[in-house]
Amino acid sequence: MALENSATKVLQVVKQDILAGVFAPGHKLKMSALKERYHVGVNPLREALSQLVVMQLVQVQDQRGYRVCPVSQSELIDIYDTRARIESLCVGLAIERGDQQWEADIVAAAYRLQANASLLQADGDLQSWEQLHQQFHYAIAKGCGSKELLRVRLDLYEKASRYRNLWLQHNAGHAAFDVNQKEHEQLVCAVLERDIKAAQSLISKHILVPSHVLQDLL
Amino acid sequence: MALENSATKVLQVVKQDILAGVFAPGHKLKMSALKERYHVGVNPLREALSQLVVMQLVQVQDQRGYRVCPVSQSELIDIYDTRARIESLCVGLAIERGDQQWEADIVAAAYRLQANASLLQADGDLQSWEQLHQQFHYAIAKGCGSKELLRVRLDLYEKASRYRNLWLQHNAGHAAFDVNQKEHEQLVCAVLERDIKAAQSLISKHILVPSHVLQDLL
DNA sequence: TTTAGAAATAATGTCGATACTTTAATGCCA
DNA sequence: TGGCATTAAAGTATCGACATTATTTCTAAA
Repeated sequence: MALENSATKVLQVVKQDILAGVFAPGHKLKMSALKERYHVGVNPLREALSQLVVMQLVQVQDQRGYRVCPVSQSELIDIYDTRARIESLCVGLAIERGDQQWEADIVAAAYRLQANASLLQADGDLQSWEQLHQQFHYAIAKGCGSKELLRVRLDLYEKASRYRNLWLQHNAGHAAFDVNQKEHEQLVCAVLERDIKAAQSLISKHILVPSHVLQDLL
Repeated sequence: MALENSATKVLQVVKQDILAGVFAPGHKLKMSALKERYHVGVNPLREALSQLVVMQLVQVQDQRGYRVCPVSQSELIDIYDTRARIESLCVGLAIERGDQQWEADIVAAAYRLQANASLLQADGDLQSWEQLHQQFHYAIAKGCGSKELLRVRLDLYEKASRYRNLWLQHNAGHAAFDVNQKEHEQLVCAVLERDIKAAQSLISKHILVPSHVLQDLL
């Protein structure tokens, strides 16, 4: 069961490579090179790249192949701005609808994040920390109970990944992460107290921090 | 310039056929049948279907091909609910940010919609009316100025199409459309007066009307 | 430098080989 | 005979190889 076809497998790994910056923004994705790298034929590759086009991570020019979507400051701002609003929406609905299990999951995720703060040191595994970070925020958002909203949220999270990785690297072993941790504590408090306005304000600001930092960098 | 490849062309038409209900929800999409219908080979077809999977209009089961995504009452409710919230977000931002050109475009789109109300009669072209209807609401929403938010909005609009078509057919030549027209007038007033709360409340209710009607039908 | 033509490179689509799934048929046993 | 498992056959999906067509690069003359 669950035998994945080549296209499905290669989609995951190409996507990761693009999000991780293995292929730079604007980079031409030649079939011959991709065939070599992933050891698959052109057909599964074309299927995977077609899907990445829909996800807006890859551009296609007819008869001229595929290339990684470029990044830009205006897109950075737009994505983070939209994420802040969508996440606010999720948090607001989650506070209205969340049950005790939801609360417990948030506390558990917050604990795991806190307990692994050492990952943020200069030589730490930032990607592992980011995974815990994402799981923490997802624990809050999933209380909204809307599959569609959570899908939109995930799309935007992934689209932001290329920019977020720049921020993570820039902040490695930096004091900015201390502030980040404090924001999480405040957010958990506001959420558990069911203070919608406060929680929305906090999450919105929290999401926009990397955007502000990166705007100065780009 | 603009030479489209087969996959790009076939994507549009398969998508339309699914949204229009030519292929029923759950219908198995066999390669042999699709090859025949659209006169293309399996590879362009697989590329197009892969993209429809990302758009969540088609499901893929490994080694078992593709089928049209099923519909359900819970998905209907979720999509319309999320649309109402996203559209509220767009309208709120648009009222904050819209300029005079934006206002003029809204008035123009409203006029066109009003002037073609006859399309709503029992023997009218409902799809043409729906196009004007969509253009009217887009004229309002685009004032939000966020490409990402407008993309999310469009995704949800398209995902709702299969359900919306049921509603359109059900209401053909019906009095429900009169109410609909009134709602548009009220919305334009609220928007031009820059009354965010009122406009958001109106648009939210307006979007949810088909959802309520269809819930009784399904 | 510019430009026309030719060669090389690359993208696209068709076809056929292989592997998997589904259906039909057969045989087994109560 | 009826129910059920096993096996054979038909129908599909998937993928890689090759042929075709388009683009890009190179070359050489003006």
